[in-house]
Amino acid sequence: MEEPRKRARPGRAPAPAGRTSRPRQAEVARLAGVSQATVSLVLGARKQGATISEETRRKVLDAVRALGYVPDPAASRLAAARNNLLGVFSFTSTFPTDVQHSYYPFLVGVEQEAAARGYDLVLFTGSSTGGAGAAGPNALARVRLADGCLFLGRHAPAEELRRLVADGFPVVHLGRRDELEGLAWVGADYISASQEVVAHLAALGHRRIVLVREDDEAPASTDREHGFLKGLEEAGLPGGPAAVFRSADPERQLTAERLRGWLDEGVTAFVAEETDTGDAWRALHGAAHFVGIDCPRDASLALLGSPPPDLAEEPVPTGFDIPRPQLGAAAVRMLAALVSGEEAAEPLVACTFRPGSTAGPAPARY
Amino acid sequence: MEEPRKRARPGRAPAPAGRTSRPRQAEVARLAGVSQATVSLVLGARKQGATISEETRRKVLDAVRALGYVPDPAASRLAAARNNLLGVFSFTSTFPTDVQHSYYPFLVGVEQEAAARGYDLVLFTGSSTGGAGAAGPNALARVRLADGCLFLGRHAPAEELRRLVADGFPVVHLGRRDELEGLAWVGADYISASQEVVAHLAALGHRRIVLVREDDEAPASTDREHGFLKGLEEAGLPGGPAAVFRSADPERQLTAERLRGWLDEGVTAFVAEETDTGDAWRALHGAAHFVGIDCPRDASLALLGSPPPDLAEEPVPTGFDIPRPQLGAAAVRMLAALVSGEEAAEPLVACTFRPGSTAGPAPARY
DNA sequence: GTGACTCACTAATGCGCATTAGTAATACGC
DNA sequence: GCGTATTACTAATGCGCATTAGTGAGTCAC
Repeated sequence: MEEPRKRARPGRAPAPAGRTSRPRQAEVARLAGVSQATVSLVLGARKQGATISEETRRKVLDAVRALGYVPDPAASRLAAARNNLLGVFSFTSTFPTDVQHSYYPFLVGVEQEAAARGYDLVLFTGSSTGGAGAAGPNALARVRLADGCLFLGRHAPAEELRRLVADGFPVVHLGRRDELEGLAWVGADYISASQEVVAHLAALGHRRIVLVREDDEAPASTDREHGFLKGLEEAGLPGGPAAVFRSADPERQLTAERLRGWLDEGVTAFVAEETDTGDAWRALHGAAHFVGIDCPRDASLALLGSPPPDLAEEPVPTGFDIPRPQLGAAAVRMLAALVSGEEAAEPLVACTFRPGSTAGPAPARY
Repeated sequence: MEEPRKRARPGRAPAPAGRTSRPRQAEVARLAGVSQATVSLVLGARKQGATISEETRRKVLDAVRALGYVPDPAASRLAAARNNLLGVFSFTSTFPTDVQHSYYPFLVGVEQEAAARGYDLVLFTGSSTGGAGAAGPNALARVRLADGCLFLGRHAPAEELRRLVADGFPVVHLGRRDELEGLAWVGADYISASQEVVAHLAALGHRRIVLVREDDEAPASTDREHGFLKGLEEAGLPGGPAAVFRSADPERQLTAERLRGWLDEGVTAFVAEETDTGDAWRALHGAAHFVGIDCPRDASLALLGSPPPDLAEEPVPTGFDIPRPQLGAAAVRMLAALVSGEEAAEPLVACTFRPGSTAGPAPARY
């Protein structure tokens, strides 16, 4: 009969010498004369479960102080099956050289809210730079290392996102994204905000209002139009296709003649949507200036969003501001809710009305 | 004889139902028809040790892709390996509302370099916001989750940093920090840059140059003075205490009279250090303007750094720029070196000379 | 005084991974 | 044909902590 060979102990190599290892819970336990589990219980401070006598607690805490014990976060997280990490993934560099186009305003809110909830953030880099985790079909695989992940920008590939969602991985998209079944998102409430701007104009006596928008189908655009029309309807003003102008290259441009035509037809207020480029507002603003309109005496202008940086110095446009930090915070709240399995939070964030100085009472009818 | 009671299995509760947990190496192994150890070996890609057949490797990698496996950073870290995560810790909010004071320019470089090297970044939040990882004596414990950590800002508490360093945890401080034995740091080479500015002025024929600085002992200040004096010496110009003016509230201010006095003594060029507030440059600039100096005809000015934002529109000051993104990148390089145990990288980053328009040939002697 | 209960604590276990001794299978040398 | 390498893998182990079933001592009720 063969005797089983004695096996040596495989596994960990001894800790590299020279490196002072920090004290473990076991050492604390030894010094305090209790078990490691007791140390964990004392430090964990769980609301329910085992009770610890005051004396034992003090002995343990004394030992902790005496040894300068610091918990190993890797071990805690491994044992607790969470790591308190929220991912942030963007397909352009998170910190672009051109600050103008960055996600900075969002990140302000993301950081604050994450901190308030005790999460740290993992920034997944190399999405654009071709670094380690460059493109490839599994570019998004890495995000699973966090408890959940926030996606910035509209370029997140649907297929991969769907995959994450299907696996039950908590994902939140910053910006509305309806086409992807089950994808959580947070976005600004453009509908209500646009409606409010129209209501403001209506209250100032304007009876004919035109929306100038670009010719795309982004949710951000259609929402604004939706809210605009809703605002007209609620004020009892004429809506319909005539109230909306979709500029399209090159035939349908917002020219000075067109603007004059509207004025002749009795239009007294114009609303432009905000776009990446700010072109709608720029065109409207430019045409009004060209025609010689004294704004807001002759006619009122409003902008559904913020002006492009180069027009920021002009008189502040009446309209609304997109609360980007709050959006970031709301995204984190939703993600945190998903991670902890709570009910999903509110996806819509209200925009704040900006009085501005480009809207005034409607000119007297003659 | 008492039979030992059969113990139930304590330990982990079963994973919460409903939520599909991420795949583990064990699942990958099952799908690939190999052992968990083999999966680890394939993924670990350690240079030495076991060899893996090409076929097995492919099977494993296929399974990894199929399941979307991603290693758990806490587990890798606990098992004494790396997790490809670099920490970034700042004691003020990383994304402050006031963009002016942010670390943004550094982060640009940090992100790029980290991406290029295949690291993701963990932003440790809550240092200022009083969130989960708020102050307390162990605010820094969390950073141990990452392979190493970058510290921004001068407020990192020495005691805790010392502790991390003593434990052999890779730490890099952005900004010179000599007082802490063994702390790695990267910083701008103010000495060489300041010296270069003086050399430039000397080459323009200036023979008497005065440095205006504030009265503190920050390394950034003393380095500039050091470089300034070195530059004078190298050009064979008079140095000594007379060449340096330390403004101090409220007695010693840079007044117009004082400036006139220097001019009368034959000083033709003035150099200010950059400070947080930009006060040195503002005072120098203001006094020169008040006295009616036509710069650079009557006298030359130079700034050891960048002007404060409110003076950015003025004629560009001759001086140097602090390459913040490069500093961030250098910090990451150093941290990566520490993490992988390589030789430490270069701690000093060169500043770039900025010709500007406030320095010209010395006025003719009369 | 015996069961039921509470209290305070400990033993045992596993989280997911990296590591290494061991092993089976095949190739090689002479 | 038998020892020795080499190759390709697996079993076993532990990292430091959180968790929970279990244990023993004490308290209480009837």
